Amino acid sequence: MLDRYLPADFEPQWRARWKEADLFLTQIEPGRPKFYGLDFFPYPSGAGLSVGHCRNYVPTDAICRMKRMQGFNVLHPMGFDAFGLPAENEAIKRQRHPSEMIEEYAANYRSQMDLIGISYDWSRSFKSSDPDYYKWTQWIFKLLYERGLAERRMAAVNWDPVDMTVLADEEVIAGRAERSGALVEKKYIPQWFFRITDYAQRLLDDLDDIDWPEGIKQMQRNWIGRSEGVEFEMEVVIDPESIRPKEDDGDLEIEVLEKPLKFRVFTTRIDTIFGVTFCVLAPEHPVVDQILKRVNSQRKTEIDAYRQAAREMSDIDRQAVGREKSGVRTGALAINPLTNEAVPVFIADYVLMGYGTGAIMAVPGHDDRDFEFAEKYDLDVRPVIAPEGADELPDLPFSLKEGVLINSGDFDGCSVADAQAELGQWFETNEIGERKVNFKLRDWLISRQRYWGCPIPIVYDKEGHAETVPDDALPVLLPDVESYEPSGDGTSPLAHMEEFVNVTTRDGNLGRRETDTLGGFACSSWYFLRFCDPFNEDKPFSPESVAEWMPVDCYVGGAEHAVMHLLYARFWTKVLYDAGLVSVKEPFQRLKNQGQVLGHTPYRAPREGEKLGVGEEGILISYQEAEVLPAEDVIWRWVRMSKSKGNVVTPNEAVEQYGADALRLHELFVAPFDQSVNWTNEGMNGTARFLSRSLKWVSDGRNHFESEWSNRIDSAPADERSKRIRRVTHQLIAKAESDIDRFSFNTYVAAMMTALNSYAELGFAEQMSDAERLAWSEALESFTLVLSPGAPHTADEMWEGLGHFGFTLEATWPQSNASLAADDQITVAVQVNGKLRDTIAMPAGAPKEDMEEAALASEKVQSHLSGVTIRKVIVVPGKLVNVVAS
RNA sequence: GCCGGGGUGGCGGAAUGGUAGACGCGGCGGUCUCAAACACCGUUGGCAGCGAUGUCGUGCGGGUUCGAGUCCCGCCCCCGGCACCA
Repeated sequence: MLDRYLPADFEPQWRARWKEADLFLTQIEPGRPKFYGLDFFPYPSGAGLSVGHCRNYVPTDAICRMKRMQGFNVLHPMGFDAFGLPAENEAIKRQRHPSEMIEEYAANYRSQMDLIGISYDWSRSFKSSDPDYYKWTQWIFKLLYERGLAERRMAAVNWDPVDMTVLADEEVIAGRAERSGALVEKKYIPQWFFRITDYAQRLLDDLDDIDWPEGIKQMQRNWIGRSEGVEFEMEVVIDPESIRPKEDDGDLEIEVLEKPLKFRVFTTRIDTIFGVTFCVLAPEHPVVDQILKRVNSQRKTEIDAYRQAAREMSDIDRQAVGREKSGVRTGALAINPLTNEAVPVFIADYVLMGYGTGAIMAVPGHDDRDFEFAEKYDLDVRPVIAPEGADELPDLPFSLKEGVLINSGDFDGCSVADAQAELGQWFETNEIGERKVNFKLRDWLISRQRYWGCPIPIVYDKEGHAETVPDDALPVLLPDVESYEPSGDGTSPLAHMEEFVNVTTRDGNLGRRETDTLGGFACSSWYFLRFCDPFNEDKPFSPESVAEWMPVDCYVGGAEHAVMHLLYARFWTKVLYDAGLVSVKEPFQRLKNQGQVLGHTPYRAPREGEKLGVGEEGILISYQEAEVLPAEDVIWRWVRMSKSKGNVVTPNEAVEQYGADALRLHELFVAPFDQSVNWTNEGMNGTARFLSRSLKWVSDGRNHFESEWSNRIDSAPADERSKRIRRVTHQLIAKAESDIDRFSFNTYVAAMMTALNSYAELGFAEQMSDAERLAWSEALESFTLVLSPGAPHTADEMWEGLGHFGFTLEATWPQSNASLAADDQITVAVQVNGKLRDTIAMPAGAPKEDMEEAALASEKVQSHLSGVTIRKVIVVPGKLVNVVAS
């Protein structure tokens, strides 16, 4: 065996042998516990993997490898999220067909993953663009449709003018398309939606039962945005000053004018209803159309102008931070149902049509936005809540969730909580309104006007009625065409392909296919289920296979999918659960987000005439340029690795220069798993050195190795050295096991380094007792096995060096024994008044009295006790003695 | 503004309320070498001291405790997310 870490000399051979042996095939043995370890479904980009991507693949691999050695049935699959915009855009850019391009990129990803020894079962792999897979995506679409959860309807949707398709709300960040960065436009076109809002409450509640990072859960809670309140009706009258003169009535029918006008408002603060001094409608609110008919021409002109301006404004302008409030008086008055007070009704764009009822009761005394508006239009501000027991009110506006009501008639002195309960009841009793829960979550817009996606299995008859494609006609194949660029007219390129569009309906008449495709997030919402049963030709998956593997025990990926993929996948799982197809309510029991890997990236200050883009802090330059420029002109920053930034380190380079195991261990060791990393290649020196020392140690020790050690070790009389060796070994096993389980991979690697240092310090004795030889045998074998999840190539090299056949992955994880791991000597810290003054070695388990006696006997302690009186002595068994004196 | 996560040596970081800085990188000194690289050995928080040792030290200010990086209160700063959601 090698006695130095020369990766090129042995790592490729081990990878070949693993492949030869089909080592990573999923094995199911009855009676064993299962472990499903999964990485996020990657889109295989043409740039290939960077060492940044390896930062989730390596830890997942390590934990899966350990679980397999511990006797679990392990499912550790990988596939590719091939459908969707990124793939299609890249294909257009390179003037290629997405299908063959993706094939090539996926193969490259796979070769890179293999290069660093990730133990994926590739036999189960698929791409979301494989007809065998998307057949079942369509099948699940139909299931949603049949359950009333997929529907096509007219809506104001987000149109991305660059990618020429609509986008889901989740894909729009602050008015811009998340991917293209374009300002989204509003379009009123019919689109397919999944009714995820039907599941809002369950998606919220079940977050409590899963082990996810608190931040991600919180983001989902915010996105779902539940709020409790009261929705009630307000009647509208027209202010006499603004009323439309009788003589103008002309063609208007009397009944129309006599029909009572009203609108509904939603509030979470019904307790502040006595503080309502005006109401605000969203400009798009339908009741405004009715008001328009009844007000005079001056009002009408103002309202029309404001509505027009609001319609033309983009979302990003309308929602710009710090924008001044604006609105116009409608001339209508709304009647406060509790006080019968008439307050003016405005339209203003700070009220959104899409949330609640699109109308609010404004309480400027206790709401910042309403206050700002009231200031501008000189409206009354009325405090109705006071802090309990305070003499003076804080400056208005203030928002208090605790306090008592004032200026509120019969409710004066009532607490906020009581008032909310009583008023909610009052509205319900009087049938003016009811308590209601509102969600910010909107339905999931899933149709896309693009070619490279899963076709929607729907056909329209000549009246335009939708029907699903029969199961035996699935999949609806995506036609293979030369030209697939987006049309840009709001239809998919498929709409222009007659042979695709023209079909017959179920009753044999002429029909028309749906030509939009499903957004990529639909395809990735169930792939983890297909991995359980990837070869099934009759079903998306069998209930038994899903019951065997689900839920995913450990799901690893970046935090950027916090509310998209992770919310959609939870939704689909719940629908499939309701349909009785899946045994779990939540797909991902434990979620972990890896930290980002940042590359050292050179920038320079902009020169005269150069402008920085939004959010840019300098002009990106190449490494070559950075070397030429004077050092003071170059600004180095740590920036997420990406091809466009030119700061990528590939695993291929790292393996070439340092070795696959050195890379793997460095990925684990460099920082806590969830923290971002400033990447430097030099860091791999440390892990490569450690691997060299490990190989050297095993190579030296194998002469003493006795393969039958485990049969004899407990009967051989232990001596001092054998006990010390075994203590190191058993402490290592326990530490490694718990560290890997709790995703503390950096301390797992550190523990192996510490153990190796201890072994090296002990050294192999020239004259070795039987007990020592057996202890070393245990140490050599256990160390090798513990190393295996992190550095499998090296571990297998050592394993063979020790005379074993086969692979460490197939060996049994060593069992740690707590009594062998326990120290027999302890170091007692001795403090005087909390300050460390001495340390004393004592036998483990020494009684408190002995510890106190030894502590007080210490010269160093005595020197700090002269002239003072001992007040108290605190003894922590096995740890410390603190002498309190004054 | 709101929500979440963080601030520990030159750097990455470790530490169930109990010896702060494990482990590694880098630095320094040495061995090997004609020399260098590699490797190996030693050393490495600041200040004072030849030294034993003393003293300061986990973002800042308070508090609880025999004892606080860790718990509580009030701030400051950094990162991520949301942002007129009534």
